[in-house]
Amino acid sequence: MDPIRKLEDSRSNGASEKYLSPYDPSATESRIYAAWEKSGLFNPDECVKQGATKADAPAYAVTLPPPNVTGVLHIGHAYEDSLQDAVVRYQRMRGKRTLWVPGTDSAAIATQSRVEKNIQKEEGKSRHDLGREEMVKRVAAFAKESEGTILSQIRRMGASLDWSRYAYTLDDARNKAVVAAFKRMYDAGLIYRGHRIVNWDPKGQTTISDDEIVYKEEQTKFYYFKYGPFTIGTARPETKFGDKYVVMHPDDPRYKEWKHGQTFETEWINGPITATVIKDDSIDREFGTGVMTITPWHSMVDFDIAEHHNLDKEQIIDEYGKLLPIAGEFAGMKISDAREKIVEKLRAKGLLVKEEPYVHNIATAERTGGVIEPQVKLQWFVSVTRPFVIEHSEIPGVEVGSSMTLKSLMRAAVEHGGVAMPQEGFRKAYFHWIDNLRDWCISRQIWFGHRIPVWYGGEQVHIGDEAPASEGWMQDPDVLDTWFSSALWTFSTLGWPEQTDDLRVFHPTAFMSPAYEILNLWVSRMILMSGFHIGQVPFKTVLIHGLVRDKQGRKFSKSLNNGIDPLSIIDKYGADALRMGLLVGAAIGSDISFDESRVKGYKHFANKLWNIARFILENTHGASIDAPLTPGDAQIAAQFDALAKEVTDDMEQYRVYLAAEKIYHYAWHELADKILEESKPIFAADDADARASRARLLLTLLDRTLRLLHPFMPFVTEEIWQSLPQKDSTMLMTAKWPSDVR
RNA sequence: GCGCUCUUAGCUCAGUUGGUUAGAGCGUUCGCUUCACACGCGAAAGGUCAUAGGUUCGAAUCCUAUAGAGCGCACCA
Repeated sequence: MDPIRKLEDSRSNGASEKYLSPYDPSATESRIYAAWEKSGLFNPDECVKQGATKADAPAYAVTLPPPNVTGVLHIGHAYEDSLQDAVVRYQRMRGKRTLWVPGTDSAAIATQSRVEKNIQKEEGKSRHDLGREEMVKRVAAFAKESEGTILSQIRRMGASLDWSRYAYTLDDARNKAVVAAFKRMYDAGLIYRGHRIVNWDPKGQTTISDDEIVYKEEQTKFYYFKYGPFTIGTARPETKFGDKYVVMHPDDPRYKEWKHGQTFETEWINGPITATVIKDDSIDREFGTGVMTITPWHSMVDFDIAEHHNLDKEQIIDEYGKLLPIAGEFAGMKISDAREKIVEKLRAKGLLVKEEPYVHNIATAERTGGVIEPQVKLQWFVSVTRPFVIEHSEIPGVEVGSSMTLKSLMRAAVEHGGVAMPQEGFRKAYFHWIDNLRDWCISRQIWFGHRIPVWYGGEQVHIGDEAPASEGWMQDPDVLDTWFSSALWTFSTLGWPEQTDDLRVFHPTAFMSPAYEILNLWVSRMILMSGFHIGQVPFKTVLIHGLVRDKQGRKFSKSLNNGIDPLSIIDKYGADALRMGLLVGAAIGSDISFDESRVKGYKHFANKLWNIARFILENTHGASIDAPLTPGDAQIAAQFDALAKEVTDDMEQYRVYLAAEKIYHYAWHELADKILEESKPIFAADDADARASRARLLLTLLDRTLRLLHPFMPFVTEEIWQSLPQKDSTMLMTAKWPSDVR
């Protein structure tokens, strides 16, 4: 049979009619996504049931880094979704039992403070006016609404997530996991309650962890005061009321006549005091005068010195940043107002030696912007240095029955390759962070989040989500740091603490690709929790990606008003184009500059593909896919196979950006520019064998190209796939990867 | 202060274990209503790969130094 029919013939064919107008993503994408979702094939169990995947195929799992329910999807999410979906779709086509778990994060402090702000603005009420129960209800309602928006946005990106396994960090199943994790760690002595110095945010009225701090440069003054026979330097005179210890380095020759523990009388801010000399080698002799007084209640460093020498600690500043009665006439003043007045008083007393301009960094709370005031507080902590015996381990370098600390566990998991971190720079940053790690303060004085599962009954303590049967038990009022539940994410989403099939099959997950901002905050804590609770790493490979920036290389931010809504880009160019624009040429780990003109280019590419399909379908109508290939055509087919192999290698190595670029380049500049062009004279000529061969070649190349391109541009490839005269899978999504076809 | 990363065409970036003449997209210029596609086709201009040394038969790639940019950690009273 002659494979070539005239255009008029194919126009009578319904399948070809749609190719007569340019590709229209907006008309296509929602329909295709609905068809995928309806097929159930995002769910690996369903893939097995429908015969698309073998029941004993290897598993491949990824968990979506859960977006916060505080707002809307931004371009950074769009990038993460594109990257993961490309990998997941590739693995699914390779025949793995592929699971991508969706979810969202309650983001406790961020969400609560946002709702608080709204309520304050609209109703003039504080959370205390509403009360705990009402406030939590309001925050949850906001979260619910926001969740709906975010989930529909993720769908529009084409993300092939198994929605039947959707999880929320604050749902009941995750709460069970949190309580179980807390109890296990408490029983192992790794969670404890104690008076410790913490980062107190007076604005947010809560503690925060070291990792939630942002340092900001501040211009201020550095003062030198006479303190008995010494001159001390300070940038914070307002904390100095209670200072009765003067500290210097034991080897400092300038002060060698003074002995540790020696006392002297001196005039100070509010009258005479008795001061004690302390020698401590944490003092930097070069800084200031090499002598300082300490305020253990309000400084991390001072607290450590005081603990070391067993010194008294006294609170000077309250939780709202106001001076306490110890400040005498200054009591009740805000520290910012009091500073100058205190200096004035010391100057009047002749104790001010000199002052000089000074630039230093002050700690502020990432979420609220409040200036951190260290305070000593009774809080819950995860100890990273207490030894425990690990009962179960599949992690290389971690022996069952050996004694470890959480620190050593986190280090070993990466050091011995349990978690591959191929980016050397990030690996170093990870180790550096671990080496400087302090105990993790996990209690937060807010209301939205997992409540600390601890009950107090007089002297007794009970751990659980419900009170014991007897009377008089009170639950701890605080909630857990949001990262506590996030850290369980890879296995809490799979049903832990139950020993589920999902947990057995899909954990450890295959890879995780977070932004480098949360390497410490999240990645390391997942390694901690997963290692301790189930003796596994949370993921085998972690690839840190960069930030998406604007064309000028700036971060997207509200103040610059340079934010880009992924949905408006999708409306304009289609999700396929956005995905390609984000993926191609964006080496994983470096920052990505977002350029709309590039996305536009890939919209054109989608249309190009559309026309490639049109040309091939029109010119090969009725062609036999068994026709023998001429030697020339066989060579072209072999070239494709070589490309497919390269792309496959790239995908195995997570070089998604290269894979996408190569197949793009092939489709446009080989298939369309060369192969299609040289086909025209062949189809016009008289040689029936050559025409048959060429028709078969083109059909095959179209088929294979669609497969190869599908992970990156799922919508347009699926839409064209549906027009193929012969196909071995109803959905391209579950068709075989080219290197696995025959 | 300690550490990490980057510097390639006008712009944004690729360039995998060192190996032909360093690539892409966008932009620019010129020419094309060629019946798959103007969301297109054909062509062109444009680079001492930050700088200076070194290793090597061979360096954008490895090493050292310098300059610039960005980031992380520690923050010191």
